[in-house]
Amino acid sequence: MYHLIKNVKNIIDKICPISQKSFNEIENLLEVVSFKKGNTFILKGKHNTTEYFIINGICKSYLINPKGEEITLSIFIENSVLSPQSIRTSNTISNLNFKALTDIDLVMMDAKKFENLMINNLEIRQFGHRVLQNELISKVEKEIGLASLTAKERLQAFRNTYKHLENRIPHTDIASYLGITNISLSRLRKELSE
Amino acid sequence: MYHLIKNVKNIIDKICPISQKSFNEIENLLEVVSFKKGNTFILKGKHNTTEYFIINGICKSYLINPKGEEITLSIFIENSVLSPQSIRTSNTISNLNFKALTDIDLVMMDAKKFENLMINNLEIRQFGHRVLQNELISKVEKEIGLASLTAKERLQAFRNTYKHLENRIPHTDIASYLGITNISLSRLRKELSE
DNA sequence: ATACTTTTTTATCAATTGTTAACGGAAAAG
DNA sequence: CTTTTCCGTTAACAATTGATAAAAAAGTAT
Repeated sequence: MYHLIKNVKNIIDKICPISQKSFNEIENLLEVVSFKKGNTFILKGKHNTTEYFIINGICKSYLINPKGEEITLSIFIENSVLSPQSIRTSNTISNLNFKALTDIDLVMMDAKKFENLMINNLEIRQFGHRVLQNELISKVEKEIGLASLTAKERLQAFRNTYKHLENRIPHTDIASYLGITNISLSRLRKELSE
Repeated sequence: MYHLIKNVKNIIDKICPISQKSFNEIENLLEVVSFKKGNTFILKGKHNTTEYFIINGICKSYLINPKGEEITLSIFIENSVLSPQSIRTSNTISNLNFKALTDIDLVMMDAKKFENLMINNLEIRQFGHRVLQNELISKVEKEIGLASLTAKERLQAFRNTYKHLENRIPHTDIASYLGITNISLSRLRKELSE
């Protein structure tokens, strides 16, 4: 399992490079955990004080709408960071659900301990801020898409961002991410393939 | 103009109460500025290192879509905080535009100086984190609305959140916030009034 | 391999939303 | 006060998307 932790530095460096010295501080906090496909590993309303890196597989954040359907908010693929704990919780209670869409390997760390590293270490603080920024930027991009593109354009944009994802996870999850029904998604797939 | 600064503590306390001692640290950073209706006071692509409180009036954040139309992302009414600088900029360059929809009074402070206060003062740090959280929560709520509600339901939800706003700002701005055309908005307004 | 479940596609019809254009009224400019 | 411009409404038509149901395809388990 130790080799999974090795990937974390690469993930961090891709977002905002840090020195090996800074990484050593982080490395002490890391633990590996795996979940099977279909497992909801963060539950809305439950206590959560953990940050996550996703090393293998795909997961999503989602909420249940009034009709009881799962609404996909974000999709996370291997070699990235899940939404920061600080913005995904209120008083350590999770505002969102997270579910594994394939078997996944995660690396976890305690959010409070990481925050303390951020306070004392400029590089780590910059990395943390950068993760927050990226989170907001991707939300704004999605928001613009939903507000100003047609469903077909949104699917095309989705394909540019997440290549080959239609072959790896259920279309229902993609459809709700795009704000359409899975039937509409199927229609658009056909249209675009002609 | 000094009375405008007095409102800032109320705004902060509504989000996350802080002691008078902590507020005094913030108070030293504050400056008042006003803009006329229609003025775009933060420009995408331009340098910006400022945090803002809105004391009077209404403003919006927006982007220009490929068709050249303004897409309203968020609406800010008096007695609230604009999106934090850290998430609205990349390397101090703004990712968004902000425009006054009425005459507005803002209170500004330098984002870097405020960040330093956050590092050294727990109350201020908690306030700062709370602002970030709220920003994300409102984005997620909007996202869910766009992804799972009809336009009519979105308008109803909008009216619950922003009472009487349809009488204070142009419908075009509201329509693009809701992800519909202003013609559709007009139709829905009629439907709901019958 | 076979049966069983779930997912994806297809088809039909209905509802929603967009597009274009015209009209009326309110606000701004002269 | 009059003219002009901008904004909101309305109407007719087109395009998109949703709802429901059924068939085909793909996965899972036995």
